[in-house]
Amino acid sequence: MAGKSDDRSTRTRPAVLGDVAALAGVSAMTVSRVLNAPDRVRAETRERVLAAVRELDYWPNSAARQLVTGRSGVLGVISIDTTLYGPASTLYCIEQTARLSGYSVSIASLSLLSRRSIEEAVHRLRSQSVDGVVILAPHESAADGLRHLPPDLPVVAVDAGEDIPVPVVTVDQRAGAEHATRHLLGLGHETVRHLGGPVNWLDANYRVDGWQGVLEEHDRPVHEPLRGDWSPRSGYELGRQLAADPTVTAVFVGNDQMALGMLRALREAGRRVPEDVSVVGFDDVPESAYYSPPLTTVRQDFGEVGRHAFHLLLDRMAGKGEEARRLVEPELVVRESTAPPPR
Amino acid sequence: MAGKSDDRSTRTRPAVLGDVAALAGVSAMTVSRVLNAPDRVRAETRERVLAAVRELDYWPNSAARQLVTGRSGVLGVISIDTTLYGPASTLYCIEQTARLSGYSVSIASLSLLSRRSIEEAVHRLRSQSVDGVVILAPHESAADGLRHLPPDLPVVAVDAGEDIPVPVVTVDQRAGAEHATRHLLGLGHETVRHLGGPVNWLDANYRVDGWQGVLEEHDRPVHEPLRGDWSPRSGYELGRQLAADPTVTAVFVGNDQMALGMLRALREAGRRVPEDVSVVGFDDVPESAYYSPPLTTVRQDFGEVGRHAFHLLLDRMAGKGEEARRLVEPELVVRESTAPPPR
DNA sequence: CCCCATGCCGATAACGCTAACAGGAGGGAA
DNA sequence: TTCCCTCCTGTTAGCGTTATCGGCATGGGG
Repeated sequence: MAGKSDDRSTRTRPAVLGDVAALAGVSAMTVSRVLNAPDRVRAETRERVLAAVRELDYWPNSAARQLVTGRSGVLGVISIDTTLYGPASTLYCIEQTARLSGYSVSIASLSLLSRRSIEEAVHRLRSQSVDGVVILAPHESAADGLRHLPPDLPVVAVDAGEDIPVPVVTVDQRAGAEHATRHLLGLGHETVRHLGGPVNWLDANYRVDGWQGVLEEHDRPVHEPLRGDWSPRSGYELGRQLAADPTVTAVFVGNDQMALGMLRALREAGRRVPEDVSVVGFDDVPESAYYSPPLTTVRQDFGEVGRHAFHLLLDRMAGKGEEARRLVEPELVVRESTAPPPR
Repeated sequence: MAGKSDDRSTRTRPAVLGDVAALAGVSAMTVSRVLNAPDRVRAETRERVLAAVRELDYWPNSAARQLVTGRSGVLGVISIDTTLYGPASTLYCIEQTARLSGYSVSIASLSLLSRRSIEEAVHRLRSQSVDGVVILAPHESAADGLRHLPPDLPVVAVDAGEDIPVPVVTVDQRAGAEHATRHLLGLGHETVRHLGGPVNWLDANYRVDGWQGVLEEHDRPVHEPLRGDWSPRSGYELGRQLAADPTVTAVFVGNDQMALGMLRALREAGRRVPEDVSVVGFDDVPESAYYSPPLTTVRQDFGEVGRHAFHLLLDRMAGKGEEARRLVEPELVVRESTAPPPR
């Protein structure tokens, strides 16, 4: 165990706390303090320890630390399909924010959100001793799972419904739909059609509510909304139905991808956008500014959602979180796919 | 510590191995064996233990297990910007595949790939005792980091360059570019222009090579490729340059998003696609079939890449991996954005 | 009858770290 | 001087699990 002959070039086993202590000529406890509460150690000693840490390329073993502290510094994120733009962006932001606060994140992607699948994912993460979990739960079907979580696990939900016993952060979908619908009515359209997302998605339903509410408030006819599956394909197929109806002059589409399909259906039917039909999307994906024409849409700030979720979780882990519902305001981005109706 | 009065409804502290042992009337070691090597325990005893496990809702503490075994059942994935379609899809597939084999995955998203940032991420993951790491390393600048990894950590790289001391799995970018270019030449175009990705992206450079190779092979003029940043915006801006040049009849674009911007630039310049100019993209994002017109593009099977990466890593962790370079074949998807040149 | 192999299980000692307390040195107030 | 308080560091005892070894049956062959 003597100094130079024992450094990282000759030793195969990674250095442990004791090695650092020996090299620095202090006790293990002092090394631990240097790492966890530096001010409680005299500056001179601290420097010596840090030098030894560098010399040996020492990295603390988190399993050991976790075993004794009960904390792991790992957060779990449960989500469906992180291939979609929204969840992917939220996840990305949670990870970035968490890292700045010293947390890592472990993911569990599900193919469906049911009580069973959520419980299973929670157990998987929990057996890794995560300190807390964010659940991206945009489906109706997640509610049941969210109501039966282990009571001692800090959890925050994103895009979940109401009457959930955990804090929720979500974009105000209803307000977004209202902005879109008001914008179209404000341009002079008699009424607005809606091509919504799947019925089991909460976001989709809130958007339907917002849209319908504005129409009723203005005494405009409310046509049964069409329901797609978020894919451009469904936007195209359902778009063909709307395109064939000459009374349609304005459509509010549940997301940008379906709006893309819709634009194509309208073009194929010989209806110009925005001269004949106005289209508004939702999300503001990076591509939407380059659709033909550039899409008027409702921007969701997923980054903000991720940051809020993380901070709520932090509060929750500190025990001081209330079961708030935090709404992030969406913003209407007006581009070239909307105009007054043809006369 | 007496049976029924100590079950999960009255106890707050989660059950540990010892609780299960006490309830089942066996030693801790026997419980451990039931969990890790069931055949080494008599069936009758095993059943009694399992009943106790269920009764107490016992979940093993992974930190303790990990501390003694040195294995964690967690894999790390290092990546830049998991918001992009490619990395997001690959990550998703790795996670799905890993889960089926009992592994969890922990992520580390970087904002740039440098030797320093990679080392830092590796250490972060490693201090969580991950059993292995997949690095999504599509940048030139990652090579330096990949050459200086800790020798005892199993690593597999995705989309990395050559001369890397770890196994690499990647789509054959060069072949993809060749398919695209040959397709355009085959339609009768005199030559093909290229709008590529950023110069520090390996994929982008391999695509340039493939494109250039085919042109040279056919003795066609090779114009200096333009370089965008993958965004629709850059596709649009550089597209305007190409659109203004009447000699341009065919363009191979480095990804679908830039191709989208390009399509818009061409439309604005009054050049029809595919009658006046043919465009081929790369990636086959779900939207590309609904662009105007639907985009001919090169499909990359990210799922396949993810699965291969995981299995190579598994081999690597078992110590039997060679430093292979595994190529996944891309596929040309012909849609409506390509046609013979105008006469 | 003994001997050894085999199957099953338990006792003990780690793994690497930190919580909790203990103790010595130094300084200021009584 | 004495006492106490503060600042710094060390000692001890775990955290919950598994590796390792050893022991007690049982059984079959010599």
